[in-house]
Amino acid sequence: MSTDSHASGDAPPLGRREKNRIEKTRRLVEAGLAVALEHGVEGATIERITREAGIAKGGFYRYFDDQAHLVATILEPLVVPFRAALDRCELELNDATTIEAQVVAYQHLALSLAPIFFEHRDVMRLYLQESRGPARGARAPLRDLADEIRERAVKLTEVARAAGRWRDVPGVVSALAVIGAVERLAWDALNGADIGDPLEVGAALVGVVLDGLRER
Amino acid sequence: MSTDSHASGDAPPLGRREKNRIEKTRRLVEAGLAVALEHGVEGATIERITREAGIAKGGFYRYFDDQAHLVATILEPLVVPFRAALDRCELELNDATTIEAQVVAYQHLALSLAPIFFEHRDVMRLYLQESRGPARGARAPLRDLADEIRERAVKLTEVARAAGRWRDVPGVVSALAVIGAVERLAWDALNGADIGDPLEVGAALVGVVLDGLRER
Amino acid sequence: MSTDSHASGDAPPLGRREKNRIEKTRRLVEAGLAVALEHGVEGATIERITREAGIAKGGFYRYFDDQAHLVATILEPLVVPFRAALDRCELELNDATTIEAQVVAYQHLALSLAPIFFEHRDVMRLYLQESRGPARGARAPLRDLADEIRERAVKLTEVARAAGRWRDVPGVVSALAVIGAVERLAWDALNGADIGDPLEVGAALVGVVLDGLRER
Amino acid sequence: MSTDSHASGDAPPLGRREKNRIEKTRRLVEAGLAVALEHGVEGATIERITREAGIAKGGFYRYFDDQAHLVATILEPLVVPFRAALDRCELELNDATTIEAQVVAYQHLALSLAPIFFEHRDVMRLYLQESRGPARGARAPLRDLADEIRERAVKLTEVARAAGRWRDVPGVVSALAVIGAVERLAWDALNGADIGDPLEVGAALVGVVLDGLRER
DNA sequence: CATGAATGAGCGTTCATTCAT
DNA sequence: TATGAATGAACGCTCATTCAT
Repeated sequence: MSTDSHASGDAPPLGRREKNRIEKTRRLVEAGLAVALEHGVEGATIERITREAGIAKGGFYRYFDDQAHLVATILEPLVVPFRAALDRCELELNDATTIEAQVVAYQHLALSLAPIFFEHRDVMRLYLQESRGPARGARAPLRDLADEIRERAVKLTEVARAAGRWRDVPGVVSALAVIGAVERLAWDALNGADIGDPLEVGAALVGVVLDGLRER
Repeated sequence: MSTDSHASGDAPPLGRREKNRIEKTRRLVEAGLAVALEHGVEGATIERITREAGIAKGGFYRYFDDQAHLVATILEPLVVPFRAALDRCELELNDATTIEAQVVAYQHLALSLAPIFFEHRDVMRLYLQESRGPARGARAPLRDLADEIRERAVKLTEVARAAGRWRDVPGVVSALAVIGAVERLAWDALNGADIGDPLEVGAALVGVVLDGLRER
Repeated sequence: MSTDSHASGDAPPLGRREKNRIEKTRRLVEAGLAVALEHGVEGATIERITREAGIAKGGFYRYFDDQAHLVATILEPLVVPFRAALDRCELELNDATTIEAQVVAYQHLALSLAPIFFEHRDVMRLYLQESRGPARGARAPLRDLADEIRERAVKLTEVARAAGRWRDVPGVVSALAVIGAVERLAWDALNGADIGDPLEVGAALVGVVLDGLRER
Repeated sequence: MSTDSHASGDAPPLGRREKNRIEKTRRLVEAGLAVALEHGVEGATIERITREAGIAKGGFYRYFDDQAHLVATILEPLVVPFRAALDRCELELNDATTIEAQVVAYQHLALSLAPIFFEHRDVMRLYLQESRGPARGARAPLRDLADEIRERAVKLTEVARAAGRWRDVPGVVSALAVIGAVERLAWDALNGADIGDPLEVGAALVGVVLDGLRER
């Protein structure tokens, strides 16, 4: 029917080798995620990961320099969209002149983050599971992500506080409280707790927090 | 020949042996806490712990069956007062007939927990650091504590919701959100973040949360 | 279809294939030499060698059965001229009837060896670097060369002793001493020591040795 | 008959533990030497060494930090007496006012080194075998020793040259030539070559070298 | 009882060699 | 024919646990 190479369209014609490489990488990432969820990042040994992926032990190093690189790759689907969502929210908050506009910005943020959460539940779970462990070895990229989120969130609340009429709560405090609350709910939801429809929970939470924080 | 201790009151007179045992246990607990904070529970090897404690490696097993028992012992100063504080709060909430009385009960809870927090900062830090790691091996007792706290807190909010006029937010949700917020603030505070006077932060938080949750 | 090379003289016309083969072999030999000098023969992995040569890892085995064959090939430019020079010297010594004629024969030997040394400094350096390591694996051909040189040199001194009036020093002893001295000087010179003009050093050495060995 | 502890005399009463430790260390040193001679320092793996020593693999690290430390320990019986002998020779040369006195100093040096050589033949052999390999990892201490010897010997000849009437040969050159000659003879002798009575060889060599180097 | 040496499985990582592509 | 991915046995090193001293 069609030749196998020189596929039509502008996609580069992936050789079998290249396709294989991508496929194996994917398998290692998946296996790494599964094993790290079950045994923790420290317990995710090369041997377990490669066994789970159906690859010889030594083969791991053709795809990743070491475990830290694997973890960084596992996290990738979270990092980029997170940054993008936070960027967008920051811009929107900068433009917001009323408290209502700020609330909308936060709602948009929640709506941007939700799909990431749903599409990468296991990555999210790994992140939540490990984000407080010592930042050594393979966990380092994870802690880096956690630090970045923290800083961005604090900055966000400070932008909001500068422009709106909020209770006199320091930016760090409200940012950390919100992150803590959201992450904990996510954590329990991902571990099987029945917290109801996540979207409704999110909406409720936004309401509670904003009402709580609003100046009175 | 001669009693070694004063043995006043009804405490049994501790023999030299027994005192030695207690002292060594204490040293191992302290060392275990320090090492686990630095290297994580998984990285807290028997060798490091015993070296830090100034005790022979093999001696560890005379005092603890394994690392899990050590961790359980490290957590003890948290477990008992936590339970007591939650018990008291539960009783108080059961007796509360008005929302104001409920608020007072929560404030009492906060006031009970604060000193535990301040007196056992490192234990608290270890708890927060490890409480989401896989419940395998030495981390099991830690996860048990986390689960207990979670369940008690959920129960508490349900008691409150049954009696007061709160927003229509499920008990799990508000409980988890509050735990998450509080733990995150504590975590950052313990790791050197400047979040201001912890007591004021606590008070502000209570205000925000209760206002946010109150029916409108 | 068409001859690819000039094919002048009686050399067979090299096909593109054959030329390619020779060129790649040369590249592997050069790379092997460089890598073995830096990391030692034992540390000269196939991967490093092929990377340095710009050839695929697996390709190595199309040109050499194993590392020992590569090392043997690296040494080749030394082996043949060495044998020739020693042959010539042996013949000359056999014909020499006076001590002076013997001295001349040795001077000729030195003059034959010098250019080999200068033209293949790196091979020489590798030889000196590895010639005492255990004769296992890749080092075997190197040790074979060392043994051959030793035996030929001993034979040479015995020829000389039979015909001339030298001190009563066994042939092995003077042969080994001279080889040892020369090799050590060469080794240090090749490793950057400033021992002066090598040719003058050689001449001085010959003078010293012959004077020292001459009967008195 | 006699009490086991508090041995008489002023030797510290070695406990069984301590004696055991010394004995095991000795066994590892011996095994390390044997294995390194057979397989080279790079081929002297922990597994082979411990198997040879009859010790579990992991036990190695109770006695040595790593292979380099083991090699350094193996070399120790050479290092200290070598330094002492060179020190003595240097002093003696400094005091020598005639060439004859210098010759005597060199003879004393030879006589100091000879017993070291005979008492530690295998260590000597290892030194000669490995002293030109790349100075990486476990071989580093060996190369350090070689460098030290070289420098001391050069210094020695320069002292001699400054005071005596010798041929106009640079100090480095004669020093290296002598080291090279001696080491090569030792090397072959240790590897089974029949070079005659080593002491006579040494004496002959000294004669040859000194006559050869003497000004004429 | 206390000590710390011994064990051996397991860790992350490297490598020569083979072989599908 | 050339490529580089795959394999699995080794490597140096660490560790919980046991046990002779």
